[in-house]
Amino acid sequence: MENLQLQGDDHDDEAHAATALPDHFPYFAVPPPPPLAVAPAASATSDDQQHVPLEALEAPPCNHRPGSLVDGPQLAAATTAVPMMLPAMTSLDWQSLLQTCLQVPPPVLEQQQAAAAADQYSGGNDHGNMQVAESSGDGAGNKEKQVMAKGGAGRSSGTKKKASRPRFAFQTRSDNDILDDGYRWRKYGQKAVKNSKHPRSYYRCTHHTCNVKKQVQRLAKDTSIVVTTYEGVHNHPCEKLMEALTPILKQLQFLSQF
DNA sequence: CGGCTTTGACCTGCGC
DNA sequence: GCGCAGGTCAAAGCCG
Repeated sequence: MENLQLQGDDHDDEAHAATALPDHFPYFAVPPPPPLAVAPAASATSDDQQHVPLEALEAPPCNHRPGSLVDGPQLAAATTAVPMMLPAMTSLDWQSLLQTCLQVPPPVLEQQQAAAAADQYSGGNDHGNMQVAESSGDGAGNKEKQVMAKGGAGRSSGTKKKASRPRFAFQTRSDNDILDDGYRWRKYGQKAVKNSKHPRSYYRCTHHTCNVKKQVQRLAKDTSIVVTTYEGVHNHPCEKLMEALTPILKQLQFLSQF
């Protein structure tokens, strides 16, 4: 995986926050304040996820120390998409990582956390090879629909607007459409996108209590770039990461006895 | 057989 | 009101 980015926009479809991240995942670096490298969404159409100019993708890697972890609101956001790459780290880093992985944010706090994250880090920078931003809409074409319980008619036909949820978009330069973020996803739809040869795929987290969704689409302008948009926050730990951490956790527990 | 993908149909919101 | 585009559903099929 290379040139990974996170992006998004806020309720007004305005580029709101961008956070450069280091090469090392799952580290989420606290960004310096340089200007946001997210393009205005004025031209948002069906291709509504192309908010980040391609120049940003070519930006040099950020030079933050890998240990500077995001905490608080961004931590919850970060847990929605942590690729399974475990760099070498100190014991202090382990504590932070465990905190990140084990955190299960209360659903009622999701929006506040995301909003706080967007506020705190609005501005972002273009020095990283990855960007992050919070979003609750994906442009003019976005409709936040409430998923209604199916009645006798069978098909959902809710008319209320679904409560907006935090959205985070990754841009990944990769041949592979699906980036392994450690969670299990079930595809539930695919749509052809206007002005794009590549369809948009819709996925839901397979965890029974989790309502997180993600969309995967290739950029029309640069088909080597995959845009993955996450909607919502996982309410369960990352399975793969927990799997990898379990033996280490046991070891830490054992050592802590002394 | 269970879980997942595919795919056409359906529904909603928005712009004209 | 109509057409378009995006998002979701659910039946059918595939696969391990």
